Amino acid sequence: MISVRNTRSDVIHAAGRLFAERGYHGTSMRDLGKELGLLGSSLYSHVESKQDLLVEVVEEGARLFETAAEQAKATPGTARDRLAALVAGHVSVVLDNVNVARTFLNEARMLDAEHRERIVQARDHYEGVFRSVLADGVRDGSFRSDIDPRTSSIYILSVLNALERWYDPAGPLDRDELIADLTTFLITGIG
Amino acid sequence: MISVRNTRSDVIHAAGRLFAERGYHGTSMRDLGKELGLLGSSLYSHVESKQDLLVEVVEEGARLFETAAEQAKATPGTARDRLAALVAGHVSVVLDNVNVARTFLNEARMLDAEHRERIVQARDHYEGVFRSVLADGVRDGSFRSDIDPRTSSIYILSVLNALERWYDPAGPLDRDELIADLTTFLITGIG
DNA sequence: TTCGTGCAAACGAACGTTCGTTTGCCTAAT
DNA sequence: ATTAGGCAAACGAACGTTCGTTTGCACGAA
Repeated sequence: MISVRNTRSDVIHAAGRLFAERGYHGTSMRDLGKELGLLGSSLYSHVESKQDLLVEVVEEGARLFETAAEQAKATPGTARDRLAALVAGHVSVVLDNVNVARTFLNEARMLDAEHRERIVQARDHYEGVFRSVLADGVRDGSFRSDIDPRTSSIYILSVLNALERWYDPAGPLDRDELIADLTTFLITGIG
Repeated sequence: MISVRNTRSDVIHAAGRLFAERGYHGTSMRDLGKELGLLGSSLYSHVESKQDLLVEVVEEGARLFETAAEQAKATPGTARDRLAALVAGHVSVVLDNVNVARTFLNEARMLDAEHRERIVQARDHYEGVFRSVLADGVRDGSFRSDIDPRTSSIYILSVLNALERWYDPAGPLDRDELIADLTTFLITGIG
């Protein structure tokens, strides 16, 4: 028998869903209450404020990406293998946590200054992992020697971060095909 | 002699700026008034509603991208040349109209159902131009024969649409370098 | 076994504020 | 003389949040 009462975690996950769909400012506490079969006011038994909810969701996103990066970084083999692991990890984080990822990517700028700063740093660090793998790959011959790890990492993350906007898990492209297709595109381009 | 009074166009452009910075729901009519040195209520001399402003900005974005696509499509040469023109056109639209482009890309989903539908169609049509150029390029040997124009066009647009999030016109990378770098990446990848 | 205490979850009403919008008047430029 | 742009004041609705209270369950003492 499952409890009919809601937990703090339920509230946070529902918030992630609504923030992802309607945006932070497009979601009211009463909307969120309705989503859980509660009054808006009842949410304050679980969280301190609306901002608190955004912080919780966005920081979970940061944690997920950070963890995935750490694991990929430890992958044995060439830099090309590690890049493939980074891509696969990123895809998995996004597909397994669409709402958290969406909120992390699109709503983090609605955070107040201090929390936003922490997230910007986390994002920079994550991008740094990509950059250093690309630099390794230039050294070990995995990648062309004339690429700039700085801009290339941005391009790669652009493609990965856009997944949330178009990928349909019910569509014809399954996860493994997506990862393979992405990796090929990023390494080989279209030419 | 410049007019001290504000025109409808001033209001729309200021709205684009604020919608781009804070999002549609994060911008109030009073915020927008302050931006123009007016009261929020005074905006209703120029515009019917807040939604009206969003419609105006987003549709301008759609028009800009559509025009750029038409011009690129008419570029003589190979499909590769036409793709290069599409990339250059997209970059120019984004860099010359950051606020409009940002609002178009991030806030269009806040439109009411009918207007959103029109925008979705415009977006599909724009992507269709990329897709058909890619298909041409597979036929004329510009691109690899095993690429899928459907997913490749999405990847390319992912990179282009993300420009707004990171490109700094005051940074070390000027527009022409950016276009060249982008084109190389998209066609050649990093390998 | 019953009772009493404690607590987490939720309610319903209300707080002060902000929202988008409307109205009526004033004024400067046409 | 007309009119478009702007102001001041106000509207009802919705906002995030607080408050006092109620509910249902857990658990140790009697």
